[in-house]
Amino acid sequence: MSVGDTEKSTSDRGRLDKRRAIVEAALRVFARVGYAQASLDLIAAEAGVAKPTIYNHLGSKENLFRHVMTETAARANGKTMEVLESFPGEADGLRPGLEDVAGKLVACYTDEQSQAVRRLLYAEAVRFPDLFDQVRASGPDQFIEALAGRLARLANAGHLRIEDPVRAANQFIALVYEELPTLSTFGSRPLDQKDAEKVAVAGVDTFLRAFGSSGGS
Amino acid sequence: MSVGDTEKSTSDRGRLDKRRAIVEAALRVFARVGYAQASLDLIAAEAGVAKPTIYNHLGSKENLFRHVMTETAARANGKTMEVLESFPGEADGLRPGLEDVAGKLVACYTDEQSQAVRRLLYAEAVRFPDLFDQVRASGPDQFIEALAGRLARLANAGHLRIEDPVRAANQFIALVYEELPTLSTFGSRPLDQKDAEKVAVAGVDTFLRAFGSSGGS
DNA sequence: GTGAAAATGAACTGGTGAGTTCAATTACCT
DNA sequence: AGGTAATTGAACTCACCAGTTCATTTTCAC
Repeated sequence: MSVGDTEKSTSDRGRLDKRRAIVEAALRVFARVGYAQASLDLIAAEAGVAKPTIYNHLGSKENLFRHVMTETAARANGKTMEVLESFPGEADGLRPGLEDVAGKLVACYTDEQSQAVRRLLYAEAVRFPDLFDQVRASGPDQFIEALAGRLARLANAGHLRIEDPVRAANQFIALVYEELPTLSTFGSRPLDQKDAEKVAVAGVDTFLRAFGSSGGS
Repeated sequence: MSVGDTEKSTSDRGRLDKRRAIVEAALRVFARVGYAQASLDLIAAEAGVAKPTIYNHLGSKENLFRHVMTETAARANGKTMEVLESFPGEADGLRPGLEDVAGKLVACYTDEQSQAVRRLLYAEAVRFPDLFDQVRASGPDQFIEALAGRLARLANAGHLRIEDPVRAANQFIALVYEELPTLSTFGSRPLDQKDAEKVAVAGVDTFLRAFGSSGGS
């Protein structure tokens, strides 16, 4: 867990950005073959680096995996949170605003790295339960809270009829993501963006049928 | 259950339903430690069986895994399909009828073996993509079709307003399952049945707000 | 340049696990 | 009782891989 030891104090000497190359290659290899099947020799080769260098930088396979997961998840979560900045604040085009947000969320969800992290976390939830909790707490949990806040504001202004904003937020993403995991075989397969868009729009439609205050469009 | 009495003594040697004991033990071990970490020695010990016996019956670790997955999934899928037999046919208590179905579906979904299979399929989707497809085609895909048929009948009788029954079926289960995977950490953690019930009822409520033709209740 | 930290590659250790072999044992059938 | 097939335990082969060691080379700071 000695995470802070990779600062500019010492590791900026010698060859640079080896560390980044290692982490990026590790994500690719882990995503491709899974944790158990990913040998450090393979990761080293893919990163263009010698095996001992990996240990110099990251100590062990487990530590490498933890770093790869947390760093990639943090990046993906950041992008997802950014989507909320374009969330419709007033009733000015509520439906197109929600469709826009839904489309962007689908794009984040189906991002290659995002799917890889999700699949790996799921796959290794038994071996790294703490990692699972950590990533979820810093990602989805916070996102749902933020989305619930936005929905509550709209409801308060009379643009939506919502009693439980957190539940509504969960149902919103449930409707928008709907069968995404199924369509993409849980991320192990490319996904047709057209299909994903349709699912998102249909999800927004159903959401507004249930929670919209006026005619909708 | 039937495996707890298999001691290592010389009592129950010879030909019994070793095969069943092996498959059951293998499911438990796979679910507990994952595919890669499950050694055949461990499975043999847990099944109260010698290692060569496993090879006599099932040939290889991969083949054993495939059998365990398909057989367990078939059983779980069967139970899920049975739920549809109690699907409300007329408008007689549409809401309580749907809530009843939703509750039963949640029970199937959160069944221990069902979750174990789902988690393992997800975890090993990269290594066994064909297995993933096979199980999904014989399970969820058929179920969605059947559910869509029931919904279409209700819509045809004027009890629901549904344009796309398959989409409505997908959204129904999306709403009903909602955050089940999150709540149970994708099945690697026990789940409070009370919470699951609430989610299911809320899902039905939202579904009827969106698709109900009359006041609802 | 020079020197020290970092990187390299190649060989090595230790452990684990899949799959096999085989002689001895056990259960079931007639 | 006798024969046959399944079962058993134990030892074995073979391969893979995490992690280490070390002598050598590269990179960069000064």
